[in-house]
Amino acid sequence: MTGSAKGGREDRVRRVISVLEREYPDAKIALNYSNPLELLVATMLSAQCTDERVNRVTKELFKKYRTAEDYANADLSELEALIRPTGFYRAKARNLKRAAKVLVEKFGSKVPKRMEDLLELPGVARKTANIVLANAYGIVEGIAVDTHVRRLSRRLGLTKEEDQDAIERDLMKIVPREYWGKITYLLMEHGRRVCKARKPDCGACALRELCPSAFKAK
DNA sequence: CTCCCGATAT
DNA sequence: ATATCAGGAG
Repeated sequence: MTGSAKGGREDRVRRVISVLEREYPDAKIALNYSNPLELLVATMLSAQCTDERVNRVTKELFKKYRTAEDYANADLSELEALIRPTGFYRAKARNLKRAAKVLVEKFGSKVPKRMEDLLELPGVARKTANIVLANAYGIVEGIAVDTHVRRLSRRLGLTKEEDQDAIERDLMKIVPREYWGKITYLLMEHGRRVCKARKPDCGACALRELCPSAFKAK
């Protein structure tokens, strides 16, 4: 039955977590923020963009935009100019402004603490919502699946799914709940440093004994 | 599926 | 030249 296959993956994921915790004891969110709104904005900006570039942009952005009202009333071209280096700047600026409008009109200008409420914000899907809930409020409802989590989960044989939401469901079945928040950062760190998209460094990988893709991926 | 978008690695 | 980067919407 599927029980034994799942058991195998559950066991593998525990070993993966154990090794990665040793490799990256400080793995955690790298976006700079000082309140839930700033985290929401930073995470929305982080699509297809490194954390470093987001932090460069938000340093100035957060001086000028401090409340949901500030974003809701923003001049679009000015907002676009501020966030331009993060890419997709028109869509992101439009989403920020529209999302802020929803925050103001529907959620009392606060970042909601419920998944279903966060998902109503334009530009916010489960990945962003999971990041915000876990890191701003300590509410862990799921596992944030970004491009690194997706790639490593597949290479490590933790899932065969392609779709992010399906991968999240698979991971939620095999990852101990107390690691739902942290595993994203463990996999992200390893994905950035070693298990890179283009040229994974299998020779230097602490997981290669556990990894069905080791040395076969190039 | 395509589009959004600039920067960087290969 | 092309793939990829803390994705999401249409």
